Amino acid sequence: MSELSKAYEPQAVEAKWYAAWLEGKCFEADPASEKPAYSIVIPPPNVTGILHLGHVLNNAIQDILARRARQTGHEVLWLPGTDHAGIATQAKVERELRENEKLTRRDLGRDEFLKRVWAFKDKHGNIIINQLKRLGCSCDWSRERFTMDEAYTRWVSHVFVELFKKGLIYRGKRMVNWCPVSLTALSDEEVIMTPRKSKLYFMKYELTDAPGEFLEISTTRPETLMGDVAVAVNPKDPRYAKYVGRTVFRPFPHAAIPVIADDHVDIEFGTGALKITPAHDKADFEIGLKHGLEIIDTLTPDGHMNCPECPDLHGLERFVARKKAAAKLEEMGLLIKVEEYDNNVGYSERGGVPIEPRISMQWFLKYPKVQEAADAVANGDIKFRPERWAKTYAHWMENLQDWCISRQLWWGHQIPVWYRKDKLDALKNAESLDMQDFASGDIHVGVEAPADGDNWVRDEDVMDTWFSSWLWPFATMAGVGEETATLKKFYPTSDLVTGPDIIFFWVARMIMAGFEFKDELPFRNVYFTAIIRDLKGRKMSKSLGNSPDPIDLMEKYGADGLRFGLMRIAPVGSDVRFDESQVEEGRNFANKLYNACRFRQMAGEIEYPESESDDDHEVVGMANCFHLDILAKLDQLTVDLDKAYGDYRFGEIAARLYEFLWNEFCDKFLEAVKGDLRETATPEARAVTLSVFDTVMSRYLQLLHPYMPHVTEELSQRMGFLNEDEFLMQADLPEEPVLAGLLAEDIATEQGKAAAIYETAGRLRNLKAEYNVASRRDVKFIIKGAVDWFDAERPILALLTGAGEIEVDSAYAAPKGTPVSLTPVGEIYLPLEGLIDVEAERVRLTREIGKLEQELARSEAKLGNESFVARAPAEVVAQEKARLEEWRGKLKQLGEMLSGLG
RNA sequence: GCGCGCUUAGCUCAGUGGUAGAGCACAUCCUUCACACGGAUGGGGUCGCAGGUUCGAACCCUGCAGCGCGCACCA
Repeated sequence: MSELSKAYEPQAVEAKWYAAWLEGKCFEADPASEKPAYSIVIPPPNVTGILHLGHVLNNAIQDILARRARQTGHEVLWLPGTDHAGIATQAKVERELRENEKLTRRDLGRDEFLKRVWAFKDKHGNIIINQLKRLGCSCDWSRERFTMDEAYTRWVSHVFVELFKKGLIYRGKRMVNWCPVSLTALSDEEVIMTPRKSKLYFMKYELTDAPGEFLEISTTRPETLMGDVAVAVNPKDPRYAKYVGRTVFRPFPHAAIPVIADDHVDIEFGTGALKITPAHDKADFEIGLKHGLEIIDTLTPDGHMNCPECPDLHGLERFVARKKAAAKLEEMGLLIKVEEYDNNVGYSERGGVPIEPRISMQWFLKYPKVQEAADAVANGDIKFRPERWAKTYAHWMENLQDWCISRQLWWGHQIPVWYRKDKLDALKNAESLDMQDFASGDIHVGVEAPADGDNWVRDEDVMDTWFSSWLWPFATMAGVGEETATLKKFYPTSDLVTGPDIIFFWVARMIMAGFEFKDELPFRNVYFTAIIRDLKGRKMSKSLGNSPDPIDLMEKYGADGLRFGLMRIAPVGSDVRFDESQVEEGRNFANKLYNACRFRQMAGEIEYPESESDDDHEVVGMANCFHLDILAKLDQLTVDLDKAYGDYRFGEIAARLYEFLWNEFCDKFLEAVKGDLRETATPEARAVTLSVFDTVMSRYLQLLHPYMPHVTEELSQRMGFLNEDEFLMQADLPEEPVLAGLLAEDIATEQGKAAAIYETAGRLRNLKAEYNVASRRDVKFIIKGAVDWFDAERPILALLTGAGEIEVDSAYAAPKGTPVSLTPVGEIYLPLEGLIDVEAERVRLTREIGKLEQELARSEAKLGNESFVARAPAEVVAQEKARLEEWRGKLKQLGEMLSGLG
């Protein structure tokens, strides 16, 4: 054992042990193991992403689960990896290209561009992985996966082909969410509804058959006016019944368009007349279909006006065009008014701009195994924690729309569909393609390219990133059609830990994929983490600058400190507000632990007076009430943690670990037994105390290890708690309670004594503080009417209270005004020349009596209530009675003391 | 609009029927030989509001308010 510095310095220690664990292959899962399996697959972070606090919380929880599972005798696989994150990654590379070389991806061409993305991935791809390592994550890095690995890509293609063969995947021209920045379609889940202050424009269209008569219409999007093909009113609306079937003039380009009736129109909203633009609104599109209306697309993919008939608007950006269109209406005298209006606008999750409903050719998936997936959660085969998310899940599962899986990107898994070159134009422009088209031999759908490749052109689109992520739990363990030992042993996985924000994106889809492709649920428990917000309750984001860099926090407080601090405040249910002071607490806690061990180390080796044995039970035979108390509390902690882990109550576990070490072990136990380590103590006392310390600490370090892996490993090693070449992280938790051989009754008696002494110490310190002698160590207390076992504990009580001596004197006649306290072990006086102050003591006693009387009155009232006595459980009544008696006795004593003052 | 959640000490949060809790912050004292990233003591809350159930409610029920989050085609 080497010298320990005064304060714990985590940085070097953490790096050292992480390297040692890797070296020792501690994280590698052995499929051949006899042990029961425990597995988690990591929610793969974006390959080029960087760690944020959400990742820290999420991965700390997974690491805790993994480490705990190892300790409880499981063979653990925590499978790590990264996600190619199509849009996000491609956008980063495109931005770099634009800024550095003033080039677009089209300037480079697909192959060259993809080379760049791979290069970018190679350069940045390890950042987040290294950050996870810094955090202490015990992932099996030998099994690290990437969603665009060759084998994984094969899975994605295979799944596409299979679903296609089942008729679940189809291609068609549909209204989709279009991102004008990323220039791709998006799924409904990638659209974020955001409240916006916008304007509602009221305008009027002239009736073609009645010049001078107008139909008033309201819209938020006057720039789409050129795409209008009708005006709709509600058939039940009496105001407009006379217009239905007639035509009005669309102002520009000037044309007559019909007035139609449709239930969809809300009579109450605006003027109650709705302009119909099938090309640029989902609802209008539906109405257009119903009424057989023309579709006029007036926008380019990147959100500019495409309407050569209106040269003054043509080519304008859509929001510029909106103002221009409104101005134009005003010029024409057709704009009635503009109102401020709050509405929700769909934003592109990645592009950050309003999405554009757009008709385009896309691939869609009808979700498979919906019923099985919904049932699995409803019937508890898959358990959500907190449970309420199951409802959100169920609701989504009931309202599934087909999933738009194609993306007009280059970075991703390309759709495994080829078209015959000579038929390409016809196939590409078809409104939709049905099975007949595919049966024609002009189209090839397969994992492999057609043999005569030169005659074919592959579909240019790639798949939604989530179309690869949903295969993650099994595609990471085995290739297509492969039965690896890993898959056999570790699939289905045990727990999934993720944020509730991706319950639809990922969790729900994985469940469906699990049933579809493996005939089994992919995991048994899903733990939804809290979302970390700043102190003002805002979401952490780069643009707000309110997101602390976890690496900085780890530099400052250590990975263990960060983990512990975060876990302590991470509630089960809702969001968590991040406060750096919590992390500071985590560091302080590590330091406290470290110093407790330092204290032990300074005491040196145990020299057993009689035998060489260091058997726990032999030691227990010599133990006093403080030893037994802490050992019993350790056993209790062990039991409590077991239960809390079963309920995934991570915050409670952290709180219990904290409280045990700080309050029970350091503040009480260590202070009580300090005397045993002094020169004056007997060798027996010293041996038993050191032995109990070691027993408790070695076990405690193990219990704490999942939360603070580095410092616990360090201390266990340094303190010599482990055998040679053994790691704490690999040691099984002992199954036997420390006090297994003792009677519960005896333990309770001893614990009662310890509790009485601790409480007494508190009262005496209080007394000292009240009389401003808190720091004096030479004061003498005199105890009167001590309980029979008290004498043996005298020196310890003196130690705990910082008193010179505690004298037992049953005949003590206190001078008037001597400060006194009623304690569980007797009446204790603090006689000190300057302190004897009758008035002060009268005030103090009166105050105490006042408090007591209040309690007493409440208790008497309660027991005086017949209904309470008759209906409350017997033990509650008995408890209340006991309390009443105790207070009465005390009150009487205090009363006597007060009257004794004269 | 529908659904879900939250509201407890200045702050962050525990607390699912029996005398309101922790950590931080605050005040006073202590650099005493594990730790000032520390020790001791103390002040501070009619548990969002209003009803109801109960012998008894922070906790169960109803309504209301405020905040947050989902879902939804109100242009």
